[in-house]
Amino acid sequence: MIPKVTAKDVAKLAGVSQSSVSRVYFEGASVSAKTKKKVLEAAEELGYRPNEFARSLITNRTKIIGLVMKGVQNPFYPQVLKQFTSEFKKIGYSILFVHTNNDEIQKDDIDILLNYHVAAVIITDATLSLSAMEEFKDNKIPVVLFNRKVVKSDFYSVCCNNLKASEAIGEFLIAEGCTKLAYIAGNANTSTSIERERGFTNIVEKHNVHLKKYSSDYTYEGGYNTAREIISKKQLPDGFFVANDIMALGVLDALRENQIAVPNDTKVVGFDNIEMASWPTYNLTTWEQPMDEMIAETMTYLINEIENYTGIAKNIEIDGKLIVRETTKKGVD
Amino acid sequence: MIPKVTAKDVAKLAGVSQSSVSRVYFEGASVSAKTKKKVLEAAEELGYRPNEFARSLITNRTKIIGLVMKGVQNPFYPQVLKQFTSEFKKIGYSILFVHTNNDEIQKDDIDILLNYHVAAVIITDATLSLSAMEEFKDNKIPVVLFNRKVVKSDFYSVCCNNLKASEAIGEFLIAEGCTKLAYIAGNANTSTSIERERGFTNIVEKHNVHLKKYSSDYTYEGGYNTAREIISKKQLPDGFFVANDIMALGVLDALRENQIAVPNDTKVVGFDNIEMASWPTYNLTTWEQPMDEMIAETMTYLINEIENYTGIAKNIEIDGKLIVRETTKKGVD
DNA sequence: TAGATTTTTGCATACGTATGCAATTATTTC
DNA sequence: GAAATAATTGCATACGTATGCAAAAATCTA
Repeated sequence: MIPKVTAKDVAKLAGVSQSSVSRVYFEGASVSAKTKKKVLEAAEELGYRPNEFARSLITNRTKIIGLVMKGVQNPFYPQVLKQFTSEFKKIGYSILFVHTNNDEIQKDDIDILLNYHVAAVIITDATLSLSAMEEFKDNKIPVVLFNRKVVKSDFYSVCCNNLKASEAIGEFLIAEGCTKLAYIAGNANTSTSIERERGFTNIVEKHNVHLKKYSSDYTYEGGYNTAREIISKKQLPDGFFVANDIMALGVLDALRENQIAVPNDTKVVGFDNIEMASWPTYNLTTWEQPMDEMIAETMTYLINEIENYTGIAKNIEIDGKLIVRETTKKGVD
Repeated sequence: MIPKVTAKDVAKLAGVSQSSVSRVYFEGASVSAKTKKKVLEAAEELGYRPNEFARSLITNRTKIIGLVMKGVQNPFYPQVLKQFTSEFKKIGYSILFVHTNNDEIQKDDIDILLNYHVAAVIITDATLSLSAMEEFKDNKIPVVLFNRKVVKSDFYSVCCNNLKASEAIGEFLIAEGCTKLAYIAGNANTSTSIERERGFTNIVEKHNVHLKKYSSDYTYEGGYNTAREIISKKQLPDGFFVANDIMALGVLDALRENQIAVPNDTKVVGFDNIEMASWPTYNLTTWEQPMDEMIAETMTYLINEIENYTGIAKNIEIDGKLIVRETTKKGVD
């Protein structure tokens, strides 16, 4: 039974006061090199480590970031999780992982985040009710919607510029010679799907190109089934824009199953540039989300807000770029 | 500026003592129905929520589980993360997510877990030095290695029975008529790869079937490149056992690229039964890890240890089952 | 109904740290 | 080297909760 070692114990051994011990571990406090050395030696000997809870209790701050995620099946998001975790670790923050099943994050999850007084919240793949947002505001906890945005102007969001991106994709497919296009949507109520649809539609209509839209759900099965349905109804277009990569892979598999050659018979463009998009079997043309910038932008905002809460709301949109692969090569019969 | 509301405030409004408020929120404490009602109403009105930090400080317990993960690229692990998060949420625990880059979890990550006094630790795809394990023991923090095990008998681990599984896979491939087999290993120092290799080798040698082993690294690229190398060296076997699914997908893609027909020219068996294994493009025969049981086993152990620490060490191994798909159908030329 | 017993309550204190303030020590200035 | 200034230290207290103990209230017993 190891007795728990506190700052007081260290202080006694080092022959200083508990305050001095505290100051050694508190960034920016003033301690002489001499005491610091004594304290660190004593701490080492006793195996002392500051108690985060006592710390948070008194500073009323934590070094915990709440990260809310829904779709761990879509490889894009584990990647986001990993990067945030690594980046925040560098500046001493840890990640409280919250998994939600709903598009809109629910009360029980919000309670967790509030009970732990997280320093900030990142919501990657879901949204938030206005009243929930108020709760965070009341507690001066900054929140970022990552890869989602909300029409209400009370939220800070960081996205790829979905509108511009999907317009570019539209231009690209038309330039490639497509004359009959299809858009396969993600979950209907997500900002990403809505904006990708809008941008794409804008351009396609501008060029008077035929477009048919299909609803789906951002999953592999969704893409696969939608494509099968399109094929069985003999509505095959000569170009697909699929709202995310994982669905696009499903589409490609359905096409392959039906001996429909890509890119010759039809072309496919996805969105996200997940790792699998570059696998030789798929070689999917897609839009690369500027993940690093998006993460950097999110962190900059959050760190500032943690230091100095303003509650400012804004939609940040960062351009990505088209990654052209084999699913859209110029068609030669 | 919303003033922070504490148990004292609630007490005043409800006309009771702070102790009574505390008792309302503390499971198993004795409070009359009357006071409970008064307190809950007052709390509702003020928007009170207990401060987890003050709580942990005094109880010296937390409701936080540390979950350490390395390979978020392998879809098996996000699934694990999701399930643990959901299950633990049901019993009031939250997940502190720790990402490690090393096979062996490093000091800085251990510090995080210890500083937060996590109630328990789950390490999913890495291991731990003996001295690090001692630290957790000293602090009476139970640790489970999930899907990894260690020869030293100081660790509690929960795995699928890799030995039995890989023996069964060996028997299966031989029964399918394979006479020249290949094993593609995962990271060399992982228990999973070692045991899968051993079990498979045991059976193959018993049947005097030819076997060649290749080293790789549990990634898609690893599987892909290894298979390409095998092909270019003209060492193509008539059956592969690949140590995990994500590598097996790489193998399948390399085979397809070289117009090698599966299962006719060669067969492929993976391990994990990740979602993608069932995708029509791959249709991979694989071993299903009994994830639900593994998670249940882990949780039962941890909850008991949290209640009543023993530090008992044991290797739990649970059988899975072979999922036969198209990559191993009986060969007919 | 009075006494015995159980349940509920409030008081006071403890958990381990950070921090304002005053006292002490070290450093600078002339 | 003395005075002025700056840096460091210790003291005491506060953070918001849980809990042992004793007092009070409620319930039971006969």
